[in-house]
Amino acid sequence: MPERSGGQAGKSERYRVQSLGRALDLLEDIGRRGREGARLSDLARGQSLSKAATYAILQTLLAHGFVADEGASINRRYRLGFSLARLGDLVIANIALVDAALPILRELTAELGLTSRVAILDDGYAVVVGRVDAPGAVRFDAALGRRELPHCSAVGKALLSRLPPDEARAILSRDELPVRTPHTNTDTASLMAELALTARRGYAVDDEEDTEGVACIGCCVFDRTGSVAGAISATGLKQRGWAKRREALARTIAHHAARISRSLGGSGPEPGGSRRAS
Amino acid sequence: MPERSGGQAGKSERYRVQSLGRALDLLEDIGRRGREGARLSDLARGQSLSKAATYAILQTLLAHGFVADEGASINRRYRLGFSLARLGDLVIANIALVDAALPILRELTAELGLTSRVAILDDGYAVVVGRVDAPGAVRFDAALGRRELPHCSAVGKALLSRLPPDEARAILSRDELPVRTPHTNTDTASLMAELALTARRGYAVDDEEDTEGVACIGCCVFDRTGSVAGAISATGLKQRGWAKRREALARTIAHHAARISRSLGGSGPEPGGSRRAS
DNA sequence: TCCCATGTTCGGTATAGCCGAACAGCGTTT
DNA sequence: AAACGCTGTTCGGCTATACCGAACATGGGA
Repeated sequence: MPERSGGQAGKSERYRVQSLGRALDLLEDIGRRGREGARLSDLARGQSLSKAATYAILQTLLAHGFVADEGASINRRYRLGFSLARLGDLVIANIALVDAALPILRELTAELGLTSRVAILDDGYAVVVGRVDAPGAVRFDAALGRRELPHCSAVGKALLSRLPPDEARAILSRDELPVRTPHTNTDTASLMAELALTARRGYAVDDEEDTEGVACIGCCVFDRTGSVAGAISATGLKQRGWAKRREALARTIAHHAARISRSLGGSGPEPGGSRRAS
Repeated sequence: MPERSGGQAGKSERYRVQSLGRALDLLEDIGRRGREGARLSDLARGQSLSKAATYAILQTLLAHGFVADEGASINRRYRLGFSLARLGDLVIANIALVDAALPILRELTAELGLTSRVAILDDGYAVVVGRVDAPGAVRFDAALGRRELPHCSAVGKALLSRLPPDEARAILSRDELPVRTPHTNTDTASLMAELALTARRGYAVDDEEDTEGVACIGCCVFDRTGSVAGAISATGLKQRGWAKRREALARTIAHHAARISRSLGGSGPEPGGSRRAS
C-alpha cells in the first residue's frame, strides 16, 4: 500500500495498529456526514476498503456504542454513537477552566449578543473547549474540540502572544500556514509583530482572517500562578461601525476574561510571559 | 459505571475486528482514570495485553488525537484526547431537542436550584444528551452520553411511560434489572403499574432508587407530531419536606417541559401513546 | 415484475498484530 | 553515589487474524 488517504505523517510509521487507524478514519468520515448518517458502501468506497472489512469495523464500533445504526437492514445508515459523547464529555469535564468560564461567557454573550468561546493551547493549536451560542444568530462553526488555526483566530493569537517569542515563532513556522481568506496573514515576521502588539494592548483581533465577513476579539485568561490558562473570544458578523466598536468590545471581553481569571484564583498575567506546563 | 469491562455479549462474535475492540476497551479504561491519566504499564495489565501491543495501540490513538500524552518519556501519562470531544460534540449537535431544551433547562435550574438534564430513549436506555449543573451544588453524575437505567431514573420512567405497554415490559424484562439502592424496584409488574400512574399524572419520580439520598422528577417532551422527543428531569438531595414539595416541583418541571415541547412545534402528547421512530 | 445496489456471509491467504525478550532512561532507595 | 526497580521503547518471529473476492440474500425503484 503506497499511500494512505487520511495519512497524517507521524514520526514512526511502525509501531502502529493499521486496522485501528482505519477505524478511526472511518469514525471521522461518519462524523463528516452529519445528521443523515453514512451507508456502508459509501464508507467502504471512501476508505478504499472492501465492504467486508468495513462491515467488520462497523460491527465492532456498533457493539461498543461508538456508532449507532438506523433504518432497516437494507439501506442502513450509520451515525456517531453516544459512547463518543460520553467520552468526549469526560475530556471537557477534566478541564477546570471550562467550569469557571461558561457562566461568565453566558453573561458575555447575553451582554453583547455575540457567540463566545473558550480555548486552550494544545500542541500549538487553539482547541475550543467551551462555547455559548448567541441566540438566534448565525451558527458559527465553533464545535468543541475543534482546532483553531493559531495564526488566524483571535483565541489562537491571544494564546500565542503570551508564549516566549521563540516558541511562538516555532509554531508559526512549523507547517505551511493555510490561507483561509484574502485577509489571512501568513507572513511570520508580520505575525510576530502583531503578537507583540496583542500582548501590549491585552487583546487579539481576527478581522475576517479565518472566515469572510466574520470578526473576532480574544483575551487571555490567567490562573493563580499567572500562567496562561486559556483564552476567550467573542465572534460576530463584521458590520459597519466595527472599527468604532472594536475598542469598546475589547474592553468588555477583557473585563470578563479578568473575572474568569479571578474565579480561577488568579489576578493577571505574570510579566515574564510564562506559560502552562504542556 | 456498574459493570462491563471486557466483552459485552453481542450477537455474532465473528465479523468483528479484535484489535479494534481492544483499543476501544482501552479508551474506556483511560476515561475511567480521569484527570490523572493512565500509564502504559497499568493499561497493559488492566487489559491483559503485552506492553508492546498496548504501546502500538496508544501510538495510533495518539496520532489521531483520541488520546493525549503528558509528561516526559519515562512516566508518561495518557488521557483522553480532544478528537473525542470534537466527535462527541457532533453527536449532541445533531439532536434538535438539545438546542430547544438547554435554554429552558437553564431557567429551570436557576428557578429551583436543582441540576437538570434532558435525555432521549435509545435502545431501551435513557441517554443523557444535555445537562445544566446547579451552581455550587453537589456534582451529580450526569455526564453526557451516560445511559441511565430505565427502571430507576426519572427520565427513564418518564420515557417508558409513553411507550406501548408491551414494549415497556420487554425493556424492563430484557436483562437483570440492577439493584442500586434498597429503594430500587425491580419487580416488573409493580414497575408497569407505576408507569401507568406516571403517564396519568404526567410526571415520573425517582425516590432514592438510583442513588441514596438523591431524588428526581422527570417529564416527557413532545414534538410536533405528538411523539415523545425526550424527557427532562430535575435532581436534588432528598431533604425533609420533600413529600410536601413534590407536587409543586412536578408542576414546575411539567410547565417547563411543555415550553420545550412548544419550542419544538408541539403542544402535548398524542393520546395514543405513540413514540419516536427508532 | 425485473433489475440494480445494498447489506451479509463465507473460505483462503498473505499480512500484520501480538508476544517475549532485550534495551534504555529516569526516580528511588539503601 | 551506585545499584536497583520500574518505566517506556525497539526488535525478530510465529501464527492468529484482518482483509479480500466472490457468492448469497434482500429490499427499493422504475
